[in-house]
Amino acid sequence: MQKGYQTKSKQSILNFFQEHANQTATVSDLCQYLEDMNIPTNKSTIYRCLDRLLEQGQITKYVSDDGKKAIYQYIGSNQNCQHHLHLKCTNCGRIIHLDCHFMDEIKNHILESHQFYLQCDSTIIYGQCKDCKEQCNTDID
Amino acid sequence: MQKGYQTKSKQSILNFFQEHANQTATVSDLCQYLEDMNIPTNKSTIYRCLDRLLEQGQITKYVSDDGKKAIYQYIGSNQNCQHHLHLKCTNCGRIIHLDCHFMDEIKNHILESHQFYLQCDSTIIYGQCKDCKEQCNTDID
DNA sequence: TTGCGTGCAAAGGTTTTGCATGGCA
DNA sequence: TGCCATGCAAAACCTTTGCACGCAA
Repeated sequence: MQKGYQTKSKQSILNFFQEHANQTATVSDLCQYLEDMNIPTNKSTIYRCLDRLLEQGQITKYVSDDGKKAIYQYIGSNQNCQHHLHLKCTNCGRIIHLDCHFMDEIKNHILESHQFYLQCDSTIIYGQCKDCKEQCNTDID
Repeated sequence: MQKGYQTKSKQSILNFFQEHANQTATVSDLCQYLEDMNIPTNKSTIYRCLDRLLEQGQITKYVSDDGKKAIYQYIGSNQNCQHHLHLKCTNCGRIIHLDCHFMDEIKNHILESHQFYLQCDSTIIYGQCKDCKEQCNTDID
């Protein structure tokens, strides 16, 4: 059911996402990557490719920490991504899937105690992963 | 320890935030408000005022749902805001403070099961409040 | 051949910056 | 008076759009 044509840009962008499945990428990141791969690609094209991948549900779109850029993440076959939250390390950019029993508790608590329906896609939780936190601490020492 | 001078714009912006303590505002919202109050103010000025209030910790800055604008919310005396998460209704814009015992459970679970340090400021959780959800459902009927 | 994908340039929107002027303390 | 705050215009930045051309199927 792959819609549309198979093109170099699209394929390369998908490659990038699969190679960096637990990270997010900005349009600039992709632009750089494609250049490095000797497939220089116009930014408009990248935006349009991403829009298509987004429609097909192969990637998700968030907003960067500082709110200035869009950031994209691979979903691929992990269809459950719409049902759990994602943690993003503000230092290394790694994405951690909160794909565990605790999600139900969160949803229930928020619904029952705060009368609020959680919307997992479009929400991203920021913080620091253990590695970065420790590294950060040793930096200070 | 109020730094800087007391000016009309700054005072009016603070007024706005205090009157709308449970909502977020964009720069355009504030621009409109100031105009309505007969204190027409340049957007640059509003941006700079907000930066100052941000530094002083009187407001928080998030990013709108679509990632295109910055949204600001009053903190004021509620110093606890850095220690709990905030739910924002994507329909009415209302902010709900997740200021309850459950926050500890969330933090602990995320830390112990996912090795991740939650960072409450800079995170905003999207969804719909009960009122909007119900209204939305009756709209469909 | 058909029509989707691409590159280029221009436009749209928000936010930032430089500089001269205005106003608080 | 000394400095911070403001207004204005211009610039920076990300993103979108229009149009002609290229290319997959």
